[in-house]
Amino acid sequence: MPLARYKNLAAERKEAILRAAAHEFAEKGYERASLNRMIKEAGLSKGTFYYYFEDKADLFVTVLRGKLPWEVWLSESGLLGSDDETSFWRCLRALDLRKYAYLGQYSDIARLVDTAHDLTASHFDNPSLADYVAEREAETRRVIEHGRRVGAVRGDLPLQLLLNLWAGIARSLSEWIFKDWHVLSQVERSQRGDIAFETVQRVIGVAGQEVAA
Amino acid sequence: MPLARYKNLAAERKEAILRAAAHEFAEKGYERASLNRMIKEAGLSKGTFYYYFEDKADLFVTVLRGKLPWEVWLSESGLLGSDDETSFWRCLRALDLRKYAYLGQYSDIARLVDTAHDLTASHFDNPSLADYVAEREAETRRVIEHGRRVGAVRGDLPLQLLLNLWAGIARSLSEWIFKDWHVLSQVERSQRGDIAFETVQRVIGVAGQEVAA
DNA sequence: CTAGTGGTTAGACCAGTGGTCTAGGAGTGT
DNA sequence: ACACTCCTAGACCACTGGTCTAACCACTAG
Repeated sequence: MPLARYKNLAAERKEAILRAAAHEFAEKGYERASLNRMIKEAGLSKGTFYYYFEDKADLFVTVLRGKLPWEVWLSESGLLGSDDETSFWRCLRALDLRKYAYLGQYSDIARLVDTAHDLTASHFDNPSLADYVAEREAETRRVIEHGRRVGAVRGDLPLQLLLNLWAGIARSLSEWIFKDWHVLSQVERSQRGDIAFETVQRVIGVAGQEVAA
Repeated sequence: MPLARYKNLAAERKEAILRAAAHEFAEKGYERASLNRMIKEAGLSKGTFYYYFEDKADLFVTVLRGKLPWEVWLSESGLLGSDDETSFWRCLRALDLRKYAYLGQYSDIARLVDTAHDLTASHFDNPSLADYVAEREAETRRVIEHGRRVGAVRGDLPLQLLLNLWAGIARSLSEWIFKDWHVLSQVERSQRGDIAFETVQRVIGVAGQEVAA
């Protein structure tokens, strides 16, 4: 999180730096994004930037939290309140659809999702990044555990593996789905969404369990 | 590839730089690995390094090709010569086992696999990296196409998606498998291998196709 | 023996990186 | 007038990957 004073930063400057950062991070990925370019683009000086932000990573997660509000989407999907297999998958599907609708709307942000996914794998020591990754992982863990409780998610694989797998296929799927997204018809988009959802079900769901057994 | 003169570089210096690079890349990942540290560790000067290598990326792929000879493993597995579903999966399994045996032996290199996997996702403009990624992708594509020909790999999903998925789960699985690998018993290791293999089958194989339909 | 040649080496140097630090401006209270 | 706090700008730092030049070494030709 940014320093406490961040809330006092003039709204227009906030917007300027977040916009510049989102653009740069989406385009170049975390490592290759240049902080100097971002603050120059936003019209901030080094001193000003570091007066409000902890470091580059802090800016990054601030952008992610602002542009990709997973937590909100999850809680509003009702997924964790679902009480049987059918409603679990229905809520998960709704969550997916909302995500696609949002990212379709702000398609320049779609690449931010890939950039965010890259984090999981990297071996980072930065506290901001570590926190963010841990939060997302905890979120996914809650979903999986709930899915098991209602009998939707398979119980024969180690939790840690399911976590890795879900993260991995989510990443693969989002890379595939948003490829040339802006030139796709509405039908094509929803077809891709269907395929992605079925893939998740096949890997995570109890149906796969039965096949394997 | 390194410059042509690379073959003239004294064997001990070759070994020194490759060893240092493998270590650094495995530990820090591509971006955060320091070329300066590597050449210092290996006892080379800047000038000498750039006399033999194109750039940092060139060193990286040289290390990968040396330490992770996918191409050799693939060709020696007989996978592309298999002529029915059963033998396809048997060869693929053998390929997996060989990989685990190798990486179990040189466990310091196991993290190199993750580092290599990270490449696929990143948006790189470097020719060496682009070449390497393209080669690996072509390899996987050949495997998938052959798998379809012999009726092992599902035909209802776009090839590009299968490619992404395979890469994604391979990455997730290898992260999971090699976690604390060195303290695992032989039985645990082979159990993990079984699970990983079944997961690949479930996602890529025609069995999954039947379930989905 | 000298001069030149081509392969090789070391390291100064370059623009750029993320991050620190200090000097001072602007506003307010006393 | 002074001090105090909030804020800002940019010089500066150690480091990054990469370039370039001067010299060294073994060799051959004259």
